[in-house]
Amino acid sequence: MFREKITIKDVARVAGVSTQTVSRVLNNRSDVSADTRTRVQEVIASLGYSPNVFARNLSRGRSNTLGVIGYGLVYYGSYSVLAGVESKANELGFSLTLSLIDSFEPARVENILYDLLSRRVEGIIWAVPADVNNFDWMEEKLSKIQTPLSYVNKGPTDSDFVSALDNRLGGKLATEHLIEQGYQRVGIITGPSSWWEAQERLAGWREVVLKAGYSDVDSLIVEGGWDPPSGDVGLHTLLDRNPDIDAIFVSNDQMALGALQAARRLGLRTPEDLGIVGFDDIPEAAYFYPSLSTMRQDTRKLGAMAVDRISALIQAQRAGETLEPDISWLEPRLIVRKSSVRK
Amino acid sequence: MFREKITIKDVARVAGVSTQTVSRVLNNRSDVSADTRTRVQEVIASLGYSPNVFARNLSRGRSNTLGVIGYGLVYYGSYSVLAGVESKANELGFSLTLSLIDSFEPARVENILYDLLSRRVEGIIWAVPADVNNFDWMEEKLSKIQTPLSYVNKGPTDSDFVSALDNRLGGKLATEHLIEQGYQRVGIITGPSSWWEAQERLAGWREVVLKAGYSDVDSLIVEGGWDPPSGDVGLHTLLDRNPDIDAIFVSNDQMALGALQAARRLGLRTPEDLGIVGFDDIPEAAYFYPSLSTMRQDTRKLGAMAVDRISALIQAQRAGETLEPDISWLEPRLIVRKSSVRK
DNA sequence: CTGTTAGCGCATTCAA
DNA sequence: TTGAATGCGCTAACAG
Repeated sequence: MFREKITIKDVARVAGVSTQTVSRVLNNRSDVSADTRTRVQEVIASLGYSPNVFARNLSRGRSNTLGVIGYGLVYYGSYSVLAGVESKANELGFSLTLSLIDSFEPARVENILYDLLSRRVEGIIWAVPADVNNFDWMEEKLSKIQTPLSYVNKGPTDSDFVSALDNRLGGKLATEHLIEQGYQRVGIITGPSSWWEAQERLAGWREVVLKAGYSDVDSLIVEGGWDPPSGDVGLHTLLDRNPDIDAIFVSNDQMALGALQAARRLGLRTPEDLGIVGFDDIPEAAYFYPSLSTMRQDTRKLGAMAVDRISALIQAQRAGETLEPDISWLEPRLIVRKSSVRK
Repeated sequence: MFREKITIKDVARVAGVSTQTVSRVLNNRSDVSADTRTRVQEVIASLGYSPNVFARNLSRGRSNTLGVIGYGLVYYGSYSVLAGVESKANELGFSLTLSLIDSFEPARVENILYDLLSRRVEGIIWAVPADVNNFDWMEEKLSKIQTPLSYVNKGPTDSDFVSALDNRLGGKLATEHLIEQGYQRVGIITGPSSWWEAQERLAGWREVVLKAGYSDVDSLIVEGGWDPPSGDVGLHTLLDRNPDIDAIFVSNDQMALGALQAARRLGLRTPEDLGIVGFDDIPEAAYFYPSLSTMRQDTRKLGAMAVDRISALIQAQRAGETLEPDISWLEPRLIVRKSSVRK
């Protein structure tokens, strides 16, 4: 089907035309007679010729490629964004170069950036969760890059292009829902405090419970590590400190799952004794026991937004224009299931 | 930090050497004096030069890139393999071009292949689950490609290079475990019958129950679609047909989760009335209620194996040698939790 | 140890 | 509508 080592010259020779004519056919340009076009296309097919992207990019000075830097494939929020990115990039005709980082190691990141720039990617999508621990370092490095950059899920600044879920709104909606259901004292198991997303969800919760007149709010907060065990431990800690807690907003579904188990072991019925709302709406959430109320985030759409953004940036750059930095928000949606609804 | 449009010529001019010398420094070749090397490196740093990969690849005739074709980011087995691929590729110095397919659409796949070949990837990792519905078509297309190809999770053939989990062994181990626990009649909720992995897990189960002397084995089989709802429905169907079933082997954890819920609703206690073993060991499995016994597959390792394989193939091809097609098996491991252990 | 020459495969001038 | 010349940025082969 496709052979290699066959170049535009071979096609030209066999078709009895010049290489430029073949090039024109390849690029669907109009100034070729229908006749010639057909003949060239036949030769291309029969020879199994496929154009060499390197030569083309070198000559054109463009790569038509996007670099994506993701955060492992462990967290639902992270990897499902990648699906959206891949799909949208494909739709817009961009190829993708994928790099994954597991921990935030400066040397590794620097290598990745170097590699991406060497590959002349036309844009970079930074889909690594914002973490204050690496924020400064990152800001500094990334700000020096000429290549358009599109961030996923970090806070707004006045110099960056960001697509983000409105995590604060999510925290608010989840907490409000619990309060509306009649729960009196709503605690929170938050994610690592250095994560922007965790901070925002926490801020949303805080806003609502303060408005509800809670006092001693800080004692209602426990920090987890996103995984089920930390949700388990988290609930224990929370109840030790505040036996009167009757509901919790948990910053992601995996921790909520751990909390669900902890509650069961403690003899607390969900939702009667303890209401729970998670965050993410992972595919399993509807089948937890009891089924988990949670904040759904359309991560695929978020990924698509980031690609749209970078695409616009690239267009602008090609046209010599400049775009105003800004942030596009995506709204999460409350999915009510059994874990938060008292009869 | 990194600027563009700066070429090897600029570096050469500023450093007062020829481009060739710069090239030597870039490629860490030994035949450069320490003095010159240092000077050139300094210039490179100060200019923020980064080599143009296209020019390099075009000149070298090599891309140092691997193409990976994955199957969406929905199934744990699929996407976690990608993590292993990424990590190992990085370790070996390969870049990655990622393509994801959601459904098996020939035109889409053909486009991807065309693109990968245009990018002159040196090897392709086919991490799409083998499905008899697309098998012939795929075989035909892929067999015509000159580029080395490494398959993940498909059956052995005498012409392909494959890395696969021993799914049949997994089915056997899971089923044997249930029988050892004293369950008398072990049914199965299998994955879509067109999937190789589902077939193999089923075959492992079948082997064991036949050996155990079961009759009317086919009535103990129900087919699901990998997702929780189908596990739910599956258990109902199974019990309708065979009220005496007291255990099930479920072909993945998500369906097992659905079955767990169905059992609960039917008033069946797990593990007392119904033993359950899943497959995959997704991160949530230990926190299901009850915690789920399952077959753990080291998907990261599987991905790494595929990269090692393709790397070997590429080396061989460069050296003009030929490798014998074969299959590397990875063994799954039984993780015993509560869902399958009667007191 | 270093420089010169040539060419990788294609697209972009410009002519015809 | 087509073709000839030129260069993209780099490295391989050869000199020196």
